[in-house]
Amino acid sequence: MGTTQLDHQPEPKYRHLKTVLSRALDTEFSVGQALPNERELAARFGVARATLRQALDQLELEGRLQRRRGVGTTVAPPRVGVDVSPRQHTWPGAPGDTWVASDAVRTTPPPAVARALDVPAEEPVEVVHRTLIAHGQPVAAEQLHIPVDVLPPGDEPRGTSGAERARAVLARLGRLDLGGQDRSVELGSAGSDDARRLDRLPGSAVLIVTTRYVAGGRTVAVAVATYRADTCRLTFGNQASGSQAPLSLSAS
Amino acid sequence: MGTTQLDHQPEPKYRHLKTVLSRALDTEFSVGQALPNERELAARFGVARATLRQALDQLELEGRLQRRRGVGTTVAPPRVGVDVSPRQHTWPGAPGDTWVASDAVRTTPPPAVARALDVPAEEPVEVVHRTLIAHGQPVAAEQLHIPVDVLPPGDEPRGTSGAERARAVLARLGRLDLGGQDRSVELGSAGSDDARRLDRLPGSAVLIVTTRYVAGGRTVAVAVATYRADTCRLTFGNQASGSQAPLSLSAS
DNA sequence: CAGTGGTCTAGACCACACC
DNA sequence: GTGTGGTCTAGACCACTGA
Repeated sequence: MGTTQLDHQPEPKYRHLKTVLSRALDTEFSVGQALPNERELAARFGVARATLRQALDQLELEGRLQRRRGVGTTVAPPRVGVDVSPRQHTWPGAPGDTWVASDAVRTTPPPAVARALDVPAEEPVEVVHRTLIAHGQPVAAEQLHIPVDVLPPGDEPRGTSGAERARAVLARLGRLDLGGQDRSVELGSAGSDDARRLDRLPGSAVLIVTTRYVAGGRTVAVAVATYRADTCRLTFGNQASGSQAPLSLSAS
Repeated sequence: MGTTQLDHQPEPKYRHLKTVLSRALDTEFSVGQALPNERELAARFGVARATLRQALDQLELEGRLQRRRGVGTTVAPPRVGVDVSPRQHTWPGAPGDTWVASDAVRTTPPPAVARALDVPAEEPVEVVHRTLIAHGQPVAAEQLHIPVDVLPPGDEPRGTSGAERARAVLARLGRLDLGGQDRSVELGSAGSDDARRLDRLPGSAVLIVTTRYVAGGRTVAVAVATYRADTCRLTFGNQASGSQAPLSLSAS
């Protein structure tokens, strides 16, 4: 029977639509190609636009489609692999780090971050904003929270914000002795801030990567990074013992 | 000014609704408590049910709500942290592994898996099905693909499928010398198979963890695991060099 | 059975990108 | 402007759960 279908439960229209569209994307479309508009597609399949959109929503969530208001729907390229492994455990901003720091401000952390840092909610922290660009597109936005009292002193630029100040804060953080770090990944939806930075609508799906940096037995920094779930695949580099290293930079 | 709102763009109703509901969940509801039904909520907020559902959809995606057809909507407990780190790099099925193997069948792999395994599409593979249970709920379903020609010989139970056979396949795999492994995480939506195993509707959001196992310089197995995105937080254990180990089992 | 969330319709208007 | 996707409505019926 091959792909048996003894589940005689009526499959919802949008699910069947999704299957049909998915197959069409594989066989009749190429990356970057535009689809007919939603009204046209809905008419062609004989469904209401809302039903068609339910199918498109899922295909977009799976990274198969890219929709832009005022423009149209196109076939999305394969997801970009983004390395998120704690390779040679370094601080953010260390050489080789491809994130771009854009700002640093002193403020009080959100409760969840204060809890992760194990500091009182009123304790001021430095928040460094960074962005990760891949293939010319922003793929992730990060806020790095550091309690002010753990930061070693260092050169302080004038002003209370700005990219220059952000780099100065990272430089000070880098003077600490990094003991370890751990990460977690979960699904979320972009807040309006992150949405703007990621060039997406608020509420779009993101992968939230929370990193805890430990030094001297204490959590000294917490990074909350939101990755575009539609365009990103998070990769965790080879934890191998004796396998070949695929990269050329190795002589540390 | 506090939380400044100089973006005088009209916020969509569903987004405002989401904010209001989110605050209500924090202050007026406790975990497990049931919300009023959707028609009631929509009426109370003076919106169409579809608009309310747009807000509920996002809250569910964020793991704040749990909806069950025929039952109702309840406040979800915090997400379960699930360890996904390659700690002491072991094979699946090794001691300490909490997955439950339910079946193993010999078949031809889907194209994407064949590519990852670097074998021809017709090459038969053993597919071991496993499930991960946490707090009494299934949180992940996995298919582990192993080309038949890399499997060392071993005791073969009668029959062509079943849990017993799955364990036998894992035992044979465990005889290989594990060289390394790498992982990637991306967002997907549950197919009907996974949906059934995870006790969710097809199309619900899942985190797809793909693990490549390497032995003798060759990819010998590929695991594709789908985790319930609503209930799970994937954690990657401490990659520290010299920090305290929080677990008691260490003498290998 | 009654009550819940899930699917679906046929419209309407809005915000945005591009010409 | 025109054309796109995004939001919204007020219904309807279906599938499922549990009493």
